Amino acid sequence: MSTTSDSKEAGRWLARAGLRPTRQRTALASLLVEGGNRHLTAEALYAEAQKAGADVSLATVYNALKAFTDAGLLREVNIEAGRVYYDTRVDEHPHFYFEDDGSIADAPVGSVKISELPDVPEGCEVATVDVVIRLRRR
Amino acid sequence: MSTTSDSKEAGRWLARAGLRPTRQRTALASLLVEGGNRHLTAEALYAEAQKAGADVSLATVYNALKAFTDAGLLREVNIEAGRVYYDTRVDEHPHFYFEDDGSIADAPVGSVKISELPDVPEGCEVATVDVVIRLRRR
DNA sequence: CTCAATGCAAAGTATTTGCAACCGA
DNA sequence: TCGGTTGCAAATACTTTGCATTGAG
Repeated sequence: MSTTSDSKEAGRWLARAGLRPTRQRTALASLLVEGGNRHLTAEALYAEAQKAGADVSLATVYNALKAFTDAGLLREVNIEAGRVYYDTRVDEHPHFYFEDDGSIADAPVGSVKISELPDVPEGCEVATVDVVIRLRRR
Repeated sequence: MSTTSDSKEAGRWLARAGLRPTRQRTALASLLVEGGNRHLTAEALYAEAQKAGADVSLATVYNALKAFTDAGLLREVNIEAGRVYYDTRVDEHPHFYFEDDGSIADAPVGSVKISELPDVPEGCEVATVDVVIRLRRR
């Protein structure tokens, strides 16, 4: 359910990034900030919004997720072809990917230590280092 | 150019995986084994095949790449949403991803050392650990 | 008021699939 | 011959875009 405090928190979340708190964005932001760390697709968030009674179009979900990401509120996770996950955690951290059902989870922070980074090509700098631990059922 | 030795090598490459060496597969395999380590998309391989005069349909390129991957001759690399790269190197190694042009390169082997792997969830085992170093122009 | 944000539908991109024709063993 | 492969086109899945309308500041 969407409580007043959720809306307020969502409002702050949007304000922090200088995004205009429209009704749709606030509704989506509420869904994202409640429920802790999440990894969801545009389709999944759209479905949640519908279930929550928010009147938001799929295109707006895509647009909003992109705006949130550009503003640094979310992080894109590219693991599977043809499906973008958005992570409510924006710090650099490894992910588990379950090959069986295609779901994603955070791996424990600091559980992967990268001890040596390679020399990067001339004129480049490291933006991020993405680590995906692909798991299969034993 | 496609030489006789390329075709022979391609034939062995296919035979190693028990794949029937059809004209199309041999042509594609030749393009893949010559030229060393490569990272290409289905579209890119299709374009190369056309340029080389091989009569192969796009669907067949997709089918062949999938068959090669299932047979362990190639490795899928998922970095960008909506675009699958196939790597002719099948061992586990990190990749550079150039955000500017969307291209991929191998990072030096052993350049990334993972010193601690997290405890994986109950009943699961690690299939692979994918490391992508995203680079941007400085 | 004004311009950013939205909704809808249409377009775009990447990939898969159904099925008849084909060809390698 | 026989069943795995192929080609084509249509289908699918996901995401983006164009444009008129709406609404937040």
